[in-house]
Amino acid sequence: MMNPCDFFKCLADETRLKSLLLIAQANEACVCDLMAALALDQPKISRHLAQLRKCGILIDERRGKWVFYKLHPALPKWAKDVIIKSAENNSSYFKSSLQKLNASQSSATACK
Amino acid sequence: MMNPCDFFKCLADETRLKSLLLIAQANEACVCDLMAALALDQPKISRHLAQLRKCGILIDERRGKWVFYKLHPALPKWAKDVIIKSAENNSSYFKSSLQKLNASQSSATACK
DNA sequence: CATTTATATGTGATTTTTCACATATGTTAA
DNA sequence: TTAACATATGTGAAAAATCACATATAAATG
Repeated sequence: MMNPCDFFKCLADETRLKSLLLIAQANEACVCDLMAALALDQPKISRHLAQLRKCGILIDERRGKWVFYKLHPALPKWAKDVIIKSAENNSSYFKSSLQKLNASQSSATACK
Repeated sequence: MMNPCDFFKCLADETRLKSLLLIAQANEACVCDLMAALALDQPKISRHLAQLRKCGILIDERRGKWVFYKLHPALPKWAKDVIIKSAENNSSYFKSSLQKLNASQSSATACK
């Protein structure tokens, strides 16, 4: 596991943090869901997810055309707790994005 | 309180993070103690502490020539927990600095 | 097998953050 | 009140992070 400073650097960007908080609450999300939820272009989402993957915070899993991201199972408990507690205590920070994510994931055209 | 992204930006720098972890474990520290513990020059320490103060993470208290910093009493519990848990679970990251801080604070020439 | 859809990454430009040095402010003691 | 000590901050330079756009890769579909 990386040192705590590198861990916090990963959380210190709006796109990465919101992606993480969304994934923490939704269990998993694919790139297109996050694009819809955050209203950002595809390369931007992919690049930030790649950074979180390379740091060991997320793992990716391809299912057909889509790539799903979830919290890395080997993430230390304290680090996972930071993400979970941050999500639980800052719902207003990403509430509207979470609504869009839920809409996207439950729509008839959802990735699956 | 700031949004969680700004909070994590405050933790995403080695000088600021180590200062915070040291203060969390020692309850409080003055600038000269942190200079000794981290082996950094005075303006660098002061500037990072100022940033943490302006964000509401630390409060300062002047006592004579010295200025002591401690965690801000109004810091939200989740944010305080992040700092405390990070300290508890990453002792090796700042162990040697903590030893120097303890030595500095308990020395005959300690600030008081 | 050509096309469409989904995702990843190379690269140079831009923005943000950090640094280093000088200097200012505040406190104590001679 | 002058000197010494402790801390804070102004400012331009350097470094790091992020962005935007183009392009590459991978899977499904007709």
